[in-house]
Amino acid sequence: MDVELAAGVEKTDRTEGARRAEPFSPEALARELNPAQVEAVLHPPGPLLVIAGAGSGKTRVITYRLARLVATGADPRRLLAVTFTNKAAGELRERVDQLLYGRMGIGSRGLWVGTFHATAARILRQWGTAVGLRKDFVIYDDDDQKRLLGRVLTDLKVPERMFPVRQVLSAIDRAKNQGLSADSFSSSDYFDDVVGKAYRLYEERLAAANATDFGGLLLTTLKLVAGSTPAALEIAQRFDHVLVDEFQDTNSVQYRLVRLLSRQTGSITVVGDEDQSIYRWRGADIRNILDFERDHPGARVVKLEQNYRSTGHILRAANAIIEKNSERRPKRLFTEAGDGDPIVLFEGETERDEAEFVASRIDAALPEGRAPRDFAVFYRTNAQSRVLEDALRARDLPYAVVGGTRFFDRAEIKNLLGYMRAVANPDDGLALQRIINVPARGIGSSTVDKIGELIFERKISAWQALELVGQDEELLATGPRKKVAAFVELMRRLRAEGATLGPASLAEKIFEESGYRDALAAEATLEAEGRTENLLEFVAQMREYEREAEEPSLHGFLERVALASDVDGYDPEKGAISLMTVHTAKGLEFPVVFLTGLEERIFPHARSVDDDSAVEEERRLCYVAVTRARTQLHLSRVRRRRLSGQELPGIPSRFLRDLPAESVESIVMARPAEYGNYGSSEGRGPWGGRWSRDEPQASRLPPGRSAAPRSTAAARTPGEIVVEYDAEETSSPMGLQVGVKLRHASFGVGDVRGWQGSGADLKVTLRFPGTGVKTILARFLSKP
DNA sequence: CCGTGCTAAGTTTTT
DNA sequence: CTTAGCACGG
Repeated sequence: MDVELAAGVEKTDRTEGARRAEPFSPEALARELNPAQVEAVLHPPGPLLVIAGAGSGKTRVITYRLARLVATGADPRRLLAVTFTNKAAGELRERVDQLLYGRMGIGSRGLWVGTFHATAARILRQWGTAVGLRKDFVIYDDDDQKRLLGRVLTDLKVPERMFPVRQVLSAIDRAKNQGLSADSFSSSDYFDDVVGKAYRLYEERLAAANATDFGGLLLTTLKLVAGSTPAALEIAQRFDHVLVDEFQDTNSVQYRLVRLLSRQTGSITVVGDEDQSIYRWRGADIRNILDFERDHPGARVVKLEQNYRSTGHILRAANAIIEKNSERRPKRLFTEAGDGDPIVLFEGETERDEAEFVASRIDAALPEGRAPRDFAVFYRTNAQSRVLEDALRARDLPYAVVGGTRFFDRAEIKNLLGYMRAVANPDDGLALQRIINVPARGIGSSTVDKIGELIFERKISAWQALELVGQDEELLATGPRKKVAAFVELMRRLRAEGATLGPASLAEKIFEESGYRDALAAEATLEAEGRTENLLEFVAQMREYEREAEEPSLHGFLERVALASDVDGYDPEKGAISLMTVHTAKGLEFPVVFLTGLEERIFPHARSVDDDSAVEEERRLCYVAVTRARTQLHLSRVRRRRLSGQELPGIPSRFLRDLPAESVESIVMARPAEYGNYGSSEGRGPWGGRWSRDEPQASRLPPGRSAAPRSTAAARTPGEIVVEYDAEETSSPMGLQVGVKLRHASFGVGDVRGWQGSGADLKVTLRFPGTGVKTILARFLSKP
């Protein structure tokens, strides 16, 4: 057997290679891996396709393969591994390191591990000048993209009605994912004609802003590597081995990129599972898997079909669901584990019941040795998380929503980031526009518009325009001109003083000198306090970054923020129940999983039900969700669901029909006897938990309060309380409807136990379900 | 120019 | 139901 030596021949001689590879010899590997896994690990450099079913030890194979390559002499700095998320990249790096240190006493320093986008960014920072990109370019996220394109469409005088930003942007993105640059974009109809024009101007503006977007990172890198510049040749020879995880979710540009990066040695390993392809809408192309075999004649294909994660019932359900797809090659996972617990299917009346079911189940399992981190609750769309949060919160169960509206998306964070971006890159027009009047400094929209026109007409950068306007007396009235000049001065000062500072210190300086801190302090509202807290938290994150990054820098931090994925925020150490969309759950596993909302038009989603191949993707999504569970899987559906205001009838999802009956145990909630009569209906559900529905009930006003018009302002900060008045009730001395809303929970009036104080501030005593009575400082957002 | 209040609009999944 | 965008009055 010479196979295990092959990887080492390049850098080491035979005996040296054999000695060092000892811990990774076929015999040693056979003790830890199954035969298919061993084959994948030992395959000599050269094209290798690993079809890895869910839970089949894929990560193990990748880790061992990388470690073994290094152990047999490969230079870790010449090894590239591409993962789907930053989190996966970090874990992979760590495991390879552990494996190597533990067995060989050597490390894997310099190993290139990252997402496609992070890898592309890294390549462009180093070699991007060859394609006209400056080293200090910034990355625009989708929000920036939208705003920039909106501006472009306005300048092109394109009617918004016929060409919504959203649609034009997705057309541009689609083109980019397929490798079409603005120049090569050809139009076949009127819509494409407009898209093409917009695309070109959009790219022009991006370049002027010294920025690129997600698709641009990949496309520009491809262009760079495919070229014949010295840089292109250098990069093409840069890596001896390339490995791609989640290959089924790569798009055309990504595939072409890895082909080019690996063409020198031909050592390319791709790992994927067509049944887990869930990003077709983002340009992913399952055909890449088929093309791989075509493009690499003689490629070895290894199938991993033994599942080590889930129990028999769960795996049978997963197989039953995925087998209905026609666009797939046959594959069947098996396990040697026992049947385990049957799958629990809950059928309830409303989404509240569903949430209550989830919460009560978890609550009941905790005393029996389960920790909160063992549980995950999945849903198809982010909007479904709210009720679930309410139910968990009501029971004081620790939970964390992974992804969704991100911390970085909050206005105050974006403002601070806007400053930092403008400091890092003076040409970032969007960033400048965002912060030019934050805090309010008297530069209104008309001034901003004038500057915008100037940029357009004279084809100058945003910063040049600002400088110009601040000096030239012709362009603006004295008042605004002085204000702009002061802003220009502020930015100059920040840039000069911030040049040597780390991100955290720079952020603090910005917070201070921009007047943002003072402005928030002056507001003196709970909301402003919350914003300040968020900003301080953000600065703390920067400090954390400075501690752990290899070479912390402002650009590095901004890049990390731009390329952060939703799941990167998942930290099992938090010890919380995890809530996330099914997409975010990909790649994770949990002992106990709840998959909610199994109704037609929810899962599968309404946007997919009319299209067979879209339904197949939903089915794969369902398969992904089900295969996340290790020992317990709960599925749930309800008979009516309120979604964005209106109530929809809940029809059982088609996926439920595919479940093997013998693996499922149903819990069906009886229809309440008094259908539609809420009020104080409270009782015991069939699963033993408490369930209740409370609609606001009539109650008396605190003494001394008079009637007021109805107000429904929403609370914006935790701890803030909104008290609602209902004008219709004012004539009745029996009282006003009073409901209390916290940020995440509503309280019926029955829960309001007392009041203290008068005026805008008062203390309200509330009964929290399950946790007793608490007194909270309340504030009327609208004046009584 | 700023803040408030209203209306209208949208609502899958995300690097 | 929520949010974003807009018109109006200060």
